[in-house]
Amino acid sequence: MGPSTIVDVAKIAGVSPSTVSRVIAGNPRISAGTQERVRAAMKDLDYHPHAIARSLVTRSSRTIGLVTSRPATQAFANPFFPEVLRGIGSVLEGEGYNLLLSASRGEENEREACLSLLRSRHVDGVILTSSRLGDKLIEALVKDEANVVLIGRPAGIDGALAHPSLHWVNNDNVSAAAVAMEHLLGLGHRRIAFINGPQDWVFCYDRLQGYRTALSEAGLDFDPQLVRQGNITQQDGARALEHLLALPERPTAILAVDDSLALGAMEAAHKRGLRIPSDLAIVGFNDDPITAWTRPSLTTARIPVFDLGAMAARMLLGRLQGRPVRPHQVILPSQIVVRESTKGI
Amino acid sequence: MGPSTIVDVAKIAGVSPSTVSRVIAGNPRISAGTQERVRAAMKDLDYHPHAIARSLVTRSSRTIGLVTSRPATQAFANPFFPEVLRGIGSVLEGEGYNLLLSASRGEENEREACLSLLRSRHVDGVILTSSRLGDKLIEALVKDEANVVLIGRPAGIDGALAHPSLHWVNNDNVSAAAVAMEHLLGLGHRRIAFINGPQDWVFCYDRLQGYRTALSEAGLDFDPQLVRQGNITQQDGARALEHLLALPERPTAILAVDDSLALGAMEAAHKRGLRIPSDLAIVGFNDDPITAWTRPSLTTARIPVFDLGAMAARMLLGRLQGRPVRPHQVILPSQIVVRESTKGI
DNA sequence: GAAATCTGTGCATACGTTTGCACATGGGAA
DNA sequence: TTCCCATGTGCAAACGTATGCACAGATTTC
Repeated sequence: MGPSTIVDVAKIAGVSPSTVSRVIAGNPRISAGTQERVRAAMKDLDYHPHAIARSLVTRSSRTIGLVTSRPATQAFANPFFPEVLRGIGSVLEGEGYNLLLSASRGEENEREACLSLLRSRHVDGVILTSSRLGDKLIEALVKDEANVVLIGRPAGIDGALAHPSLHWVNNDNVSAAAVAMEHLLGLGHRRIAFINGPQDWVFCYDRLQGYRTALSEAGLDFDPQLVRQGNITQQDGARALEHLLALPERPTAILAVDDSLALGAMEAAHKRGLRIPSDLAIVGFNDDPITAWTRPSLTTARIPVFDLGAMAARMLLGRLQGRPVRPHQVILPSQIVVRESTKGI
Repeated sequence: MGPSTIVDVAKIAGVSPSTVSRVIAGNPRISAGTQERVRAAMKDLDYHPHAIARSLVTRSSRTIGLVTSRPATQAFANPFFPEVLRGIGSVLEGEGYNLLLSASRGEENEREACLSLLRSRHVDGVILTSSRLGDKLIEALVKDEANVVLIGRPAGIDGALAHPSLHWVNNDNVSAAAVAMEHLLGLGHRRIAFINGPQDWVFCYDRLQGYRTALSEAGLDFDPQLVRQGNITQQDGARALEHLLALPERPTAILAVDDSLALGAMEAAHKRGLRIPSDLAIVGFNDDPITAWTRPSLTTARIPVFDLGAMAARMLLGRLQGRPVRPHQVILPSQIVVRESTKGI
């Protein structure tokens, strides 16, 4: 006959269901004696409140969703996502909120899944990780006035900052890339290639901007041949490097938009017999734990991934609990970590 | 006035709520004309079924929980958990199930959170990652006849296999450790140390058994001095190595229960000026992506982590959907990956 | 031509809570 | 005494959906 309900408890304790509910809620108007009897009955029956039923009436599931840009199966192969998840978790602990991962495949599905998660009231709010230029999903979310915090920033199809009402937390991608470039320029490099991810990812777009900014500030021309693009995998990093080495005028340094691209490039360079950093300097992005262990170790822009997650969670929770969230747009600073792949041993 | 409900749709379409419900469910008894009108009304109102309300009556949330042994904030620092999550996700995609991560802190809380997740009917079932000797949580779950699949195996306080009714999927820890030992023994090592994790983790217990088995089969004595124990962190791996090097008779090889311990040990050995593998051979466990990148690269026992997750998810889903799950206890094989930390370059 | 079956829909009820309102009791102030 | 307020509890109505049962009309079966 299934688990016991609040009615069963009420019967045993000789009170009404409402009273039991109030005991659970800690309502101070319940007398000490009644409280005791109710608690005893709950223990007797091994009663546990039915979260779903409760959600139905309170209109809150105390659950937030995490939506990854790529299907979770792919996403979690990159250490970025576990790390952002850790950040979120650190805030959710103790707040009594749980985290829901929507499992769906394909890009379009992912979009649909996110909206459905919200509209079906399965979750109270959503943390979105990264976005595309002119992202339709974000447009829909803003229109719905959904409880969303974006990790990244919303951008129009032209790259311009968009949707001023949206809550988001980002790192300083443009200047991080510029700082990485200044590091390479300071080492005397003049021919620096850029290995990019999918061009419509906003963070890729921004890092490319930083690359170009630094070039022009150094009085160097932008050479489209020096920019290669692929998916964010080691394979594509290696592939990009092959192309770059085939150029009549080889680059002497590489800035990659993600560590996995940089690692792939580094391995390919090794295979070609190039010495790093003397023949080729390499810089990555994200400070993947691997980068500290490679030989040579990899110089990389350290993004505060954990903090991005934590901040996003704090902002979302604040919003859900009706607290004013100010500012509702935050930029966290990155920091370049110089290692052997640019400065030698 | 909030989002629209099934009643609103019914009104617009000129039918009863039940009919709308049946259209959504794809009930074949609804005439084509009615279906069309209902669908139009749903589109008009931008109607989305309320998942919570639905769950209340169907008694299923179509959500499964993932419970990590340590608080998620810690757990996800080890690549094992993202990988098991990927495996789970790969099965859940397309099945329409979502994954809930309970965020709670502390060990005792974790236990409570898991039970509460199930008893509050927040989730339909749970995947549990790793267990302890004589685990109380597992005892409680078995007693509740909860829908649970354990990644690992249930063990009594004495290490014996327990709870024959429990569903679980494990890898062959004992023999994996034995194989790793045979590899080292085959290379001529006779004094082999074992860096262990917390002794009451079942997988640590099992790997230690494999170590001892291999020793005795090789006719070697077990020397308790050669076994060090700590938490599963690089720090504790380094610490363990320091102790081992301080022994009057140093080990010539190390088997560590997890790659992070092995990495810590390797780094500490480097600092001491030891050459690997000539002065000291090292073997780890799990095939963490880092291990392929270190210099020297790390020999390690590759556990099919992704498959463990996928299999656990398949078993749990099968059980939830009333399909017979046979066998309900599975062991997946590991495989040693030989790299430079044992065989040189 | 009557009976049986099929097709399409509505009525009620149930799922397990929370919560606004009402009400009974008791004590203190006027 | 009368009125008012504080205290403690119950009633009943939501929350939004699914589904067994009933039933009307159309179609088939013998």
